[in-house]
Amino acid sequence: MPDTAQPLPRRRLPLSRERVLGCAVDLADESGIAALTIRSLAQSMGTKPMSLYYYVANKDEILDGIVDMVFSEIELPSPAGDWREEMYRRAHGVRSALKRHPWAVGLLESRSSPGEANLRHHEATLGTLRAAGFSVQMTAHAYALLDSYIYGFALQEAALPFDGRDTASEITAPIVERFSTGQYPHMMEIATEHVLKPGYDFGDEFDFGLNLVLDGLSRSMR
Amino acid sequence: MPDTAQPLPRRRLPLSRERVLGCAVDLADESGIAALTIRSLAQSMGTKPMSLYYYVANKDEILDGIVDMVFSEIELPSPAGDWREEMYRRAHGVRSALKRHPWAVGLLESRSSPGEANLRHHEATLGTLRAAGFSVQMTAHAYALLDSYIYGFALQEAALPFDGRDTASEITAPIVERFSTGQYPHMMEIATEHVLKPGYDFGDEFDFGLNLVLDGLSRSMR
DNA sequence: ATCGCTTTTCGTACGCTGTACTAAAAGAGA
DNA sequence: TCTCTTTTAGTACAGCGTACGAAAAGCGAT
Repeated sequence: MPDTAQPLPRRRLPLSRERVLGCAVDLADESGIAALTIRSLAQSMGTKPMSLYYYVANKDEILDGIVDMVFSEIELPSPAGDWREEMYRRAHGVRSALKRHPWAVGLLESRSSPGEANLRHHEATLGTLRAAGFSVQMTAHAYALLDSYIYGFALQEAALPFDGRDTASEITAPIVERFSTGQYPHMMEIATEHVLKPGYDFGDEFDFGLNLVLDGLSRSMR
Repeated sequence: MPDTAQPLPRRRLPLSRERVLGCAVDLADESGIAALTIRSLAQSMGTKPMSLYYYVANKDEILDGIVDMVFSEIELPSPAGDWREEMYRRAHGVRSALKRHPWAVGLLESRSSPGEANLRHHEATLGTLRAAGFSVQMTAHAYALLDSYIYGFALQEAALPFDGRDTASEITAPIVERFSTGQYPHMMEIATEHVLKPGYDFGDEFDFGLNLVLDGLSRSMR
């Protein structure tokens, strides 16, 4: 063993702001946002901590940057298409992006200044609503409503102890046991008669609310 | 000046888990969640850092604890009342609690195991919906929808750079200037024709979405 | 090649964090 | 006053973000 093993990188690509942010996203995905430290990020890129500071001013800029990278993954809605369909697709786009990167939801609260991709996303969404004939005020209402629902759903999804598709029952069983005192009969009921049924996926709840919201919006336009 | 000034406490009340969590909430409210450190918390209570560990196992337990304290401030809905009114009041109760303690929203994503107050709140809400005649499945739908909307709204509210009532224009003016390139015409439109109008308060948007959601739910019950 | 200048990388060090371990102090009952 | 339990602290350590300055690498002109 003549050499200590290089951490990951094949041949040490040249650094760049984009590569730093990209690796930061990967690291956060793999190990959680808490494990994303300047030191761990540098190591995953085969560099030293202080080298990163040539491309980013500080860690906050990294956090702002990776949130914006998540937004950049989302396909923009088109003002040319049917607004309802576009809003449906956008909602699913945002949700799936936030599901791929669950740490992003928690970051939204603390990051105040939006990045370019975020702004583009906002702009395209507002444009689609306005093009559909919503008034300025109604567009503001609709936008606040849709984003609240999407972000809130993603927030709940991120807080779930289990990971969607694979057995909710395995994880929730011990939690449910905590309810067996009878203190929480309705939670028990929901758990046993709904959540613990085979094939249950919390993500499936998304469409119910989304359609209800879109129905309401189309009604309030007419 | 014979004595160094005691930080805050009038006469150093006896410590207790409740007092630790209460002071933690106060400190987070005043200085932000980032400023809530074991050391700063101990100092604000007139104690030394390690003394706190007699009442809490670690900092995570403090974070879990203060989230649950926020829930404990929220009045529970009653299964005896009109479900729509109860859900309306609950929604506003949750939102105002999360507005008083904006840091709580960001914490929700990372804390997985809910506390007692949280569970009681869930239970009462589910009970109210079931009592109103919603099926088990419909109750799950309604609950996911309502909570998503409420949490998402609170999340957006917490991320706002300005603080509700007082002038949105002062803060947003420089941001709007960033749009004056014409890249974001619809955001400009919303800003100038809606957000920057005197008396605008993002919080007022809450009722629009909430009523739309409640309308949709009552429709889907019938 | 060699110089000089810009761009990029990194070593060291500082103050902050959570907390493990241990000891001291305070309180309570005999 | 002695003893035992409960409560409070001191010290120390590893890990964090990052300020500062030096080293290295790249590169056009001589």
